[in-house]
Amino acid sequence: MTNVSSTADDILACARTLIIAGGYNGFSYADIADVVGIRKPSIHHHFASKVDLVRTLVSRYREEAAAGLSAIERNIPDPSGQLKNYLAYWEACIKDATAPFCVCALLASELPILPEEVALEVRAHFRALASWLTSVMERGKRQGRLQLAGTARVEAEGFMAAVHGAMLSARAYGDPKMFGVITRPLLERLSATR
Amino acid sequence: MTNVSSTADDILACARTLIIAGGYNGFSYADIADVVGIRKPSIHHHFASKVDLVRTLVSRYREEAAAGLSAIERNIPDPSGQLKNYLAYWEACIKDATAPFCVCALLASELPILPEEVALEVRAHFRALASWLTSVMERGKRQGRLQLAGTARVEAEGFMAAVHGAMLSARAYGDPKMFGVITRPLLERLSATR
DNA sequence: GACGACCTACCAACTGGAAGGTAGCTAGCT
DNA sequence: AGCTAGCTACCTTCCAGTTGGTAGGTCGTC
Repeated sequence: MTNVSSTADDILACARTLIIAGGYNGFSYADIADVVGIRKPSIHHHFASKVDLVRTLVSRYREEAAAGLSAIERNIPDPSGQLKNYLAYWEACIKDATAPFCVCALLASELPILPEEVALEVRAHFRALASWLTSVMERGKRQGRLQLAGTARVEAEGFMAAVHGAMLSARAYGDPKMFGVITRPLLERLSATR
Repeated sequence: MTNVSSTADDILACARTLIIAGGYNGFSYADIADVVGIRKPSIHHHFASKVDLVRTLVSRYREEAAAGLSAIERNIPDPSGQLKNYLAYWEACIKDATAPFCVCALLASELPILPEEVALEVRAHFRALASWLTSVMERGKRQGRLQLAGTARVEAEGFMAAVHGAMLSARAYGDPKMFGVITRPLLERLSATR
């Protein structure tokens, strides 16, 4: 499988980094062109419009996320361990600063001004992530390995919100450790053996 | 106390609404001019630059927040009630859609591309809010009216992150109720009488 | 007559994007 | 083997509209 055209991927990767830094309006074609080493209008050869670029970017991000979650699902049997692994993934991302924020979380914050096509993808990510977390919570409850205070759904939404908030705080404080400080208690509470 | 010049305030209020919708790069002078009913360059009469406008906007927002928190401090003795009131405030804001997001939370998400002067104000807000929440947690613990799992500081940071995440989820789902769904369990856990 | 509040008329730089051209590769036909 | 057609990947040139911002003028009020 030879990587025939890496340019389109380069553009997507670059755009992702820029979006993570400043959202949809935080970057321009010129920014991408500079980094990728291509002329600005050439980007249109790979992506018809900015909306198109960001939509496929988010769509691909969602695919990767889904793949990551099913990898967790495959490799880790324990629901508590799955949550732990999910948090560890983000903790690593934030620590090495490669992608210190969830693309969809950032875009969600500016949802009101997002092109509808992009907004749809972003909302879909939230539903998918919450759905996976809910299933993990449910399984954990059934197996008696997770201690839920409320319903699996509410617990999952709370977990997701806390993770997003933790990303934000880590960024605001400029301190990657803050993510762990905030998220570790989540696990402790859920996997408490009483 | 006659409101001598309301235009500057109108500009600030309008800019605040626009920032809440889409962040620093989500609005332009033209947008403000349209809403306020003024010509675009006239904004410069009130605010030397966009950075200046947003900086004073955030600064004023922080003042209002501080005033709000000390009002809570004044009127509500119970730490648990104080947290409840804080959440109720945001729940109302999100429900009536006047200001369904914290200005500083939104700006924090795009911190890397924010002008330094604005970034400083945003970081200061996070420190101030976390500091207040920490003091509430501490008092609640001392009085035996709040049940903390960890230190007051960690509990406060977790609370703040959850609130920000809840705002994000409410926005992503397009469902104001989600804020309450996520934040109510926070209070229940903290004020549990065991 | 000074000043605040606002205006019109500009500006350079940048925005995403359209148009059309070119170099190189490949497939199919003769 | 040679020719042609069509493809991808990029280029240059150009565009209308928008960005934040400047310069200088007008008008009403104290």
